Amino acid sequence: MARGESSREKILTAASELAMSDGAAHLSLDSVAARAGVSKGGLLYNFPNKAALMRALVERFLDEFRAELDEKADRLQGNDFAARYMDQVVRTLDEKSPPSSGLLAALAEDPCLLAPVKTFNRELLDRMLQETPDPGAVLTLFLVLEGMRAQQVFGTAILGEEERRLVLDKIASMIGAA
Amino acid sequence: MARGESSREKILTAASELAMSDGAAHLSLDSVAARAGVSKGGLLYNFPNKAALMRALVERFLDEFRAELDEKADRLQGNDFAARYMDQVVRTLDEKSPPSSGLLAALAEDPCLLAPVKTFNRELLDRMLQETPDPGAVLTLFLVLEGMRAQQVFGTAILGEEERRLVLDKIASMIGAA
DNA sequence: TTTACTGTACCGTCTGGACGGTAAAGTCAA
DNA sequence: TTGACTTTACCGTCCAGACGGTACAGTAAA
Repeated sequence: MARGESSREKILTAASELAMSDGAAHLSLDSVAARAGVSKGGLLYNFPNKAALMRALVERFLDEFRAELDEKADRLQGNDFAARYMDQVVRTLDEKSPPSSGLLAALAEDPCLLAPVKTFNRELLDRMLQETPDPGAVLTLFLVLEGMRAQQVFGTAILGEEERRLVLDKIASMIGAA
Repeated sequence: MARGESSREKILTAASELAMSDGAAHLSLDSVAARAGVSKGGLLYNFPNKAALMRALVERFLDEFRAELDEKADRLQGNDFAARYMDQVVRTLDEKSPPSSGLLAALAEDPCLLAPVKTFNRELLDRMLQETPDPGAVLTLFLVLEGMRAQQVFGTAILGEEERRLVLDKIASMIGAA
């Protein structure tokens, strides 16, 4: 059971990493299984077909994001939602192999698979917009973070450490000083 | 000759569109050729192999972007570079089949293919940073636009017309009132 | 006995790419 | 201006290999 959970996770992580390094177009079940240290039969035991794997990649991304956002809500009650969201996205950016890159594989396989991400983002944005007196600041915050995530997923990140801090400070003060 | 140019363009456009609709992982030379109204042999005459096609996709994106940016420079001399850049990106967002989606195909084929985009973006950003007294504003502008483009390429665009205008006005005033 | 796999063998389809052909346009000496 | 030749811009076919997926026998732990 514990092994089963771990196997699923290893497969999902392997798929994300391979999509990132070799290109999503070359993501084959064989290569994922090999990378995950699992046989192809084992992979297909956990995910009956490739589409299921891709769907799981998107779900894991969303689930993890949601879970960590909720967890943050318990710890820091004073913070508003936008600040928590920002904190969360920035944290995922620093990870070596972010679950976000799984989205890339899913997108390449079938663009429709990102529909859940779209609705999730819209709900998130609406929630932030309800709380704020400055919608422009929230929209800016949202798009800046999307831009950062995109640059990471595309492998075209160009901002230096101090530049990133500068932007983040700027938008933090924008939503802080409403 | 004039037909030859057009054939190349048709193929490039077909590839971008297919990457967008069917997923970059399913982009085959056959499907691109069919969509472009060209035989597979004809495709391979214009692009000796798949990698060359993908490289051309990236180059076209960069070339078009550069050309239209330069052209803008001639028409509106008073404008500063950041404003022109913003104008340019926003314009490409409205097109039905944006060349940006070719980047998606290239990324899926081989992440390294986006390296030219990375250096191009860095040069662009540096140029904007040199001109401005407010680096934070320029960085915000840059990332917001990257976020918008990413949402379009990912097919997860969620902003309404008035929301988009709100953000753009906000960042325009940020770089305007330096 | 069930669960969670591994390993192997295999099938049909798709894919990149090589290759040979060809029709039309252009070049150029006689 | 005509015939010989070259170049350009493709077309259509073929093939080896990769791919997704199936089937199934075996195994080790709980």
